[in-house]
Amino acid sequence: MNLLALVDCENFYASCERIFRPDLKKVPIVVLSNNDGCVIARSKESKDFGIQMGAPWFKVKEDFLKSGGQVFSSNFALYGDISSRVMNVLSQMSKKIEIYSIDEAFLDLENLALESHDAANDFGVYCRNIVKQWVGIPVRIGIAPTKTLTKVASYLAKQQTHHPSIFSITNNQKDIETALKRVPIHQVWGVGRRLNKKLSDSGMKNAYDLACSNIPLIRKKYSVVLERTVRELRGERCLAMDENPAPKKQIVVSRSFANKISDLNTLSPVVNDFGVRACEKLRKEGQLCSKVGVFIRTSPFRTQDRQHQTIKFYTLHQPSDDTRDILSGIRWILPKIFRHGFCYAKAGVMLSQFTDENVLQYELFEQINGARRNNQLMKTLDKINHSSTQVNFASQSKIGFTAMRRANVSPRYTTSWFELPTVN
DNA sequence: TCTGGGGTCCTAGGACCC
DNA sequence: TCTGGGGTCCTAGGACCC
Repeated sequence: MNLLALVDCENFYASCERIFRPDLKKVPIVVLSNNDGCVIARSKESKDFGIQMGAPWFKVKEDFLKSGGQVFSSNFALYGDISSRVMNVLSQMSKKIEIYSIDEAFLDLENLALESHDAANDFGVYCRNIVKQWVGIPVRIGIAPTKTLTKVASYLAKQQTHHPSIFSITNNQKDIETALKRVPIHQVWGVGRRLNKKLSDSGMKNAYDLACSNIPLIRKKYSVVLERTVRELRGERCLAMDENPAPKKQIVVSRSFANKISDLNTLSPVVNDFGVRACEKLRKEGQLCSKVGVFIRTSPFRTQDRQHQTIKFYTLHQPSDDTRDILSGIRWILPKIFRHGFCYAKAGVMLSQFTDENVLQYELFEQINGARRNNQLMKTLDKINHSSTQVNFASQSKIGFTAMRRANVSPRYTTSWFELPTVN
């Protein structure tokens, strides 16, 4: 029987914080977004306390802290490192693994030839124990014939009181049917808020109802995406394992501001800073971009204020990964979209239309070594700035990121020599 | 006072080509 | 009265994911 496993780290960011703070084992934990804006991760205790995903921190702060909860600002240096440790361990469990997100991976269990629920569950227990012992992160495991069904299994694993964290669905119609009937339609992978409303309105209540629907009708009324979901729910594989993630098609660097910005002279160094960061990412990817976009927006939550939101693109004469080219694009766009009299709350730079750096098409009248010379300059710049920024562009803000509120950030225990944990 | 950031895929419609 | 058919590429917007 050919089965897949979805391995999902439980309450990932909160669990990362707990590794180095065993004293917080039973304490409610929340982790906040950039700028300490809203809650992006919760431990089980915080969920039980009633903290919602995405809740604005300032609204829940008082009650949560009074009840003895512990808050952390996000520490992506830590989470990224712990994630790669988990993925390393998982890579030893299966030859084929797809890292789906920072806290999730799909494993192909084909070569394990699991023939029964017991065998599948035994594998799950083994995998969970190893990750817990070697890295310190608890994982939940859903085993099933298709990706969408592993998500179903993972959901059911969460619901269980006995044998928590592991659930398997074998490739047997009766087995699949029983599982699907227990899953509300909005819990199906690929059904978001909008689709939930439409499908519920047409009378579907659970995953089984969706799986039984008429495929040509689904395709006509919705899209091929939902058709795939239906087929996957029936046990037909439509989403393949993707072991080598395709190169990125878009790079975005954006931030909400700690303080609103209403003049161009304050805004442009910040946006330039986003541009510089975006280019660093682009060069790391080994790609060139042809299109630069800038967007700015006011806060949709301040309904009493006048709103403005816009995006504009600039096409480069020739694909580039040179920060100066991108900055000149930004310099062209920003004054065109900026409007006086608005309080901007967020901005971002978007790079797209990529080509591989090794297949650069030169312009007929361009100096042949122009691009290469730039490239060398950028490489040198990246080398100097490797660990922390030391050389800036004049137009780039130096406070763009440091102005971010991060009142409760934990040490970078595993990625900085100066922040290693000490043992007394 | 205070509400995240970074992605993907699909579809419809317009521009343009022969 | 009466104006083709088939295709590609690009863009904007919608929907979803973590």
